[in-house]
Amino acid sequence: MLHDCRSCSPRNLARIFPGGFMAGSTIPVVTRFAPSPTGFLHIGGARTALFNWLYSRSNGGQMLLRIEDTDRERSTQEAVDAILDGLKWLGLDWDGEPVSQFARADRHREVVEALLASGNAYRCYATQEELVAMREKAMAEGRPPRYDGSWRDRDAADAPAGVAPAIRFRAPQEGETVVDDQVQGRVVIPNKDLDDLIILRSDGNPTYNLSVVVDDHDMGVTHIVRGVDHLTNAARQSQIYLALGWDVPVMAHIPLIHGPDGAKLSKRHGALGVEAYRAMGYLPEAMRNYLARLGWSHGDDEIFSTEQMIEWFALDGIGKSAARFDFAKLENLNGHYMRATDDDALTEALLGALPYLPAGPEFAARLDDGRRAALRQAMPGLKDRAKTLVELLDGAQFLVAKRPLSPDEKAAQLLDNHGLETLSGARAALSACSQWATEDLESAIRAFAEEAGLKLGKVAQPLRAALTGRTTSPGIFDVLVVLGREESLARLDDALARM
RNA sequence: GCGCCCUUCGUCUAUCGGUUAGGACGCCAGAUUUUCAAUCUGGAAAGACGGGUUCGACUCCCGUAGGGCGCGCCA
Repeated sequence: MLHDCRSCSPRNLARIFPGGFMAGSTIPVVTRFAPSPTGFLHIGGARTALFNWLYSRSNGGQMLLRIEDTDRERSTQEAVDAILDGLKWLGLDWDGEPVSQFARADRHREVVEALLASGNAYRCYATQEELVAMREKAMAEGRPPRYDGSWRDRDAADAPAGVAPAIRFRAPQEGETVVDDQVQGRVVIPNKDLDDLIILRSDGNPTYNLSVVVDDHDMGVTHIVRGVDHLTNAARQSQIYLALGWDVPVMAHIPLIHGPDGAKLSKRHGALGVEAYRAMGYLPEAMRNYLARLGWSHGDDEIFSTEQMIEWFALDGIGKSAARFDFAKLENLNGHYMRATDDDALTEALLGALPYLPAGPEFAARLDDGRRAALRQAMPGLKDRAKTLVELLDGAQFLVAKRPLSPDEKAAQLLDNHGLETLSGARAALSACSQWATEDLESAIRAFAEEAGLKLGKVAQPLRAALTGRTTSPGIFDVLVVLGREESLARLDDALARM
């Protein structure tokens, strides 16, 4: 099933089998991710990339990257950068250099010439107006809107002078085309519903369906994993492979991802670029886990490492129905990953994400070595209370707050006369502490509370309000320790000064 | 309109003819408690509908309904 030209260079073999050709290893798998650079890397594309990546990695193969930039009108360098950046953020690496499809146009034209020569393609002089009329007529007659084949067998002498023709593929009109899909199963499409598609535009530029076939073949792609929206293309491409005498790669058309409301993804809901997820404070490992679980399953497993993902991934674990994107579940997963990340690493992750988080740059501007250390020290108490890096950052705001703090509304309510009275006593108890350590502070406050006949919560809340300006925070003794004696007492004094 | 595909708790899913239909998120209740979380325990919650096939269907077949995708000189 492998074509001779793929993966056979010593370099490729070395890449696939770094340790030499292993006993028991079989087919060198080559997958590819082939986005068109007309926008950011959206969530569906990200999952397609993930599946391709997982499949290649789990089979000791490689994943290539091809930028389908043949639409010169809509392709942009910004989009290419955004896609590459998105993949890198997600931790999905590719083998070799990204291939520009447009750069291979000469090769595509060469194949078109061959198709022309073998009679598998022909010149079509139909005008835009005629094509529109054809579609409308077909629709009106209850037929699929397609090209009517009027130039299919027409004499070359009929060609209008001075008109550049488009080249069409001469598709079979009888019978049916079968796509033997790893996910969709055996899909049979009547050939009468597939028309003669244009493979070379009248301006001499190749079109998608032709380019894809040529590139996948030339690049030695063995497995094509992409969205089901390409299923009909798969049939057309199969016909081209056959006409060229090439082997058809294994195909797997994965279901689409829908928005939370079940509707198609649009800019309004869900169709965000992966950079938006980064800005929302999600961890790449959580994204990978969530995306993998969306449409693919391995029994009842929900949380698994990337290594496990690679080990377990298989095409037969992919379902056929579309899935809705569920932010609540993503958040939960992300929270799990944050809690599971050790404090040093999570601190680094937060620091590294600051440029992308909404309040990140201001926070970064207020950091110094001392506060960085405080952030790290507060991390255990912070991470249990956050599901995203955005929430983590929010929880850490008190560390860099400027004095005097401006408490939020609820915190201000805690600092009423009663609260301040309690605070005053607590301040005295704290300042009397010889050691500014958790145990000492806790026993001092507990003793004070008992003395004053108050429950601990009654003391902790005003303290929290004065110390953090919020009603929620990590454990109050941790807050005191992280802030330090001087800063803590100063913040308490700021609050008391308002009496 | 034509073609192809899909349909299990609200959501993501397990099941690959025989299960009290399982798990996860979310939700509800309880425990814990220094706020909020985290954590633990318990609970409610599903096979779209109608026909077949079979000793037996969520599982296989047909139909209906609903949904998705495709039908460009876009990719």
